[in-house]
Amino acid sequence: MEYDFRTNEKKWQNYWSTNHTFKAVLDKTKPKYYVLDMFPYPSGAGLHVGHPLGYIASDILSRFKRLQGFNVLHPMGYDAFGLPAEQYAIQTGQHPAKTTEENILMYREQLDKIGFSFDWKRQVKTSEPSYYKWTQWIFMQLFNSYFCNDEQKAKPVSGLNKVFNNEGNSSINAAHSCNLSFTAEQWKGFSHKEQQDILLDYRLAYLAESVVNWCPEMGTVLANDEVKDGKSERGGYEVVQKKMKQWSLRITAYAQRLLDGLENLDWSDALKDIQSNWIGRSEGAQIKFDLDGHDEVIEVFTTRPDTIFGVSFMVLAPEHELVSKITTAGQKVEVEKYIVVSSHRSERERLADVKNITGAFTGAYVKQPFSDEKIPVWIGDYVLAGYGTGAVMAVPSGDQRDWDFANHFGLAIPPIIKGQDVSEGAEVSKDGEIINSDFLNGMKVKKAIKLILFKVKEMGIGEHRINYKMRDAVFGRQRYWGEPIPVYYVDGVPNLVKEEHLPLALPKVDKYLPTSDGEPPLKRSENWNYNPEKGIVKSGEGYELELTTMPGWSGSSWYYLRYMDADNPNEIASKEALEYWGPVDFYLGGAEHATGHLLYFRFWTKVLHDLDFLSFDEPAKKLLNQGMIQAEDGQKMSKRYGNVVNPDDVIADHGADALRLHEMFLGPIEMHKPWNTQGIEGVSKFLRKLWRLYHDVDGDFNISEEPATKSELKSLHKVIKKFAEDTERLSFNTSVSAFMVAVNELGDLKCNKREILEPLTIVVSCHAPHITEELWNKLGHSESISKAELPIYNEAYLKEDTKKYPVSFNGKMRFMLELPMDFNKQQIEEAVTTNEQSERWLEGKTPKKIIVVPGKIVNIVL
RNA sequence: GCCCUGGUGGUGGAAUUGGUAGACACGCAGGACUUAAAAUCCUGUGAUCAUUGCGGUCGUGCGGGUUCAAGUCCCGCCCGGGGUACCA
Repeated sequence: MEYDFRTNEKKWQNYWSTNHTFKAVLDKTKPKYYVLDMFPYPSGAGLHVGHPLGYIASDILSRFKRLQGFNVLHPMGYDAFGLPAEQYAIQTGQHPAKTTEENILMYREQLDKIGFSFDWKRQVKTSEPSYYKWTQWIFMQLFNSYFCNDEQKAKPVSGLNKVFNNEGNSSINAAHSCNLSFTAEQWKGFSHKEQQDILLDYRLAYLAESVVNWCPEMGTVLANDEVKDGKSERGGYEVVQKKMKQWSLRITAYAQRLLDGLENLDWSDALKDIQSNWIGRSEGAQIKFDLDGHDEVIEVFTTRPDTIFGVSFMVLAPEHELVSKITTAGQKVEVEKYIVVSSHRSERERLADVKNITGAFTGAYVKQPFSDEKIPVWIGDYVLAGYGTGAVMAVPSGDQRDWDFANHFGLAIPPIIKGQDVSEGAEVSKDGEIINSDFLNGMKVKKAIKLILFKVKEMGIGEHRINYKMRDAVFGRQRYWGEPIPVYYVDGVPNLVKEEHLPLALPKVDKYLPTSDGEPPLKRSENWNYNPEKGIVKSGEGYELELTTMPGWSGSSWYYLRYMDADNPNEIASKEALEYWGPVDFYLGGAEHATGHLLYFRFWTKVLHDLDFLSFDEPAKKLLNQGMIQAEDGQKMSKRYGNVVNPDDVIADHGADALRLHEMFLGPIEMHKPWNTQGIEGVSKFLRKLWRLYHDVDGDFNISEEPATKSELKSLHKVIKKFAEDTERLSFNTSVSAFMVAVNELGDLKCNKREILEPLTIVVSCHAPHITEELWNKLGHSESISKAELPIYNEAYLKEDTKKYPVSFNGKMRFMLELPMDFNKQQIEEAVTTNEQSERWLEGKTPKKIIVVPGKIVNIVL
């Protein structure tokens, strides 16, 4: 009987499911291992062969860890809130929950066919009220916390209130967006609303007027990571800058910790680089320049304070608050005209138009603090209002953008680096020697920066400063299909909904569109007011509830915690479960989430850690990015190009084990690689050959109890060793060739011995679980092969008595010579030089040198 | 521009620490079995020169270098993929 994958795979999938074979149970006597996949958004298109690639790899690792005796947590769920379901709802009027549920069922069916060892009892769906209750609860923790810069951690806002009462806000060093400073007396004098507005500016979840990415097509705001090249990442719609009052999360407070934390993570350098570039730390100085004829000062941020003697003008962002104040009457028309023009340029135009240098002179001057020289103040949109102080000290000889600006407007370019040619461009390297700079003359950059920092501090005009490119994350979406934000308003002051009223469930609406006056869809609900005693009440009968919903990345920022204790009605997960299972030992998913999900995921973990809910402060110790599978034509696999390969079809033709093996065999997991339809024949053939080892020519199961020979044991232990090593270093493709080599060798040896085949079955079972369950069962085992123990390789079986040495002359391999393994250098050298094959290559010469690496090579230098 | 990645036969890839480049597959060619096909098995398969056989030369994107020895290390380029971009 040939191997019949169709009935066999179904048989074992049913067995696993009815016996709950992969159910994970908290068991403190066993070491745990948590393998997590990035959960999918269940789209209507279903899975193509690219999607399971990562799931197969993580499944192999999970099974491997089980065989090693770990208690493995390997869950799966759905990132179920999202825009496509909502767009579909707008078009068809169907509730997004309905289409989402349909898609989930389709996904589940596809996933089940591949033979994954998920513990489905722990499944989460982010759009379920029982799940998003806790997403809302985490939002409340964020709302109730502020970030203390001194301790570098989140703390309860209630503590802030006390400090304000006692000493105002001057002594507190916290992350905030409050531009007031006040004394205790003033604080006590503020109204309730004023106090609440100030506290809001300190909260980690805060409401603030800010410039946001507004997408008119989608009718919602987007976070920075959701915008690519001035267009929305999803849909590619135009995005414009707009000032709006929005919920935001103060992730910037965690910038330094998010950066520092990378160091101890076993993530790829590529990914860590993407995150650290996105965080964008830069170290420098903030320096004040006195304005000529005004009380105000212009503050600039610079990473090169040592170039301060090269400053020949200042540039403010057009939106800078001092612009209107300092512009002289004579320049007023020009400046105002420029501001209007630049404000009408969209982000996109600005990006596309980098070469075009624009700006205007304000007519004002500042004083260079050391030379008292008068320096003209310009405005220009190459200076961004949102970064640093929104103003720069322009050093055209040291910064190319400043140089371009100076060159364009005919401003002075004083040289400050020895030997530089200012007519050519700026000298940006940090190697030069400083000139024309008073007390800094003759110094190198590093030393000069130290000295100038000391000087400006001494003079009270500047200080050391660190800036980050990363911005706070806009958290509200003018959309329906997301978690409601658990906030209601009393006289414009946001209040948290009572915890007992969670989950704050999405209300019914008649349409999923904004209202006619542009309010979000939740405004349409007839039941969207709040009464602190009763909970949700009819619209018009209570306080206004928040109308925006949370962004798509909310549910995914903490889902890994819920898997640890998925049904807990009282907590996000029990302390015990969090303590035992956390953090994730191995996380697998696409690199496209580097600046979105993976940052928020780390951020929420750190907050929950600070608030003592978690003992760890990084969610995933080790992370692997799987590559993309391209279509056979090298393009992206997409419905649009009609080149999608559906795993269901592959499984119908070749079986799930073949699919799994083939996807791994395509190449290293982290690489992009094209799908290859023909190649699957190779792994199918392998599975048939494997089957045949256990069966005689008539197809009857036939196993010998005879002891194994040396060469059989060698084949077996080679593959045991290779599989374990390969899997530890996540090289899933090379294991497959090792399996093939073993099966080919054992086939040649006509080996059907239990002593060999039993361990071999276990070794292959992680990659090909169905066929091996069947063989395992035929070998007489009543338990699943996943409960077996990983065979340990024995060095003794791999030891050779002889070694075939490659013998090289001048580095070129000329012939092989078999010598006893225990020959020492001397003996090897003698054997090689006296060997008759050497004569031809020696040509009578005496070797200059003979290199012998025992067990490896011989090289003779002539 | 800057920061990451990658570049090896016709194809996917292997070579883990500098030590026989091309494992394992696909494809292709030839053969066995068969009335035929499928399945299975065997042989060959980097290029090139030579050929009766032995064999020689070249070869890991390009150009240099280090080394007894380089796909692997160093320097300078080219090309593909990703990230980021007036971030001071």
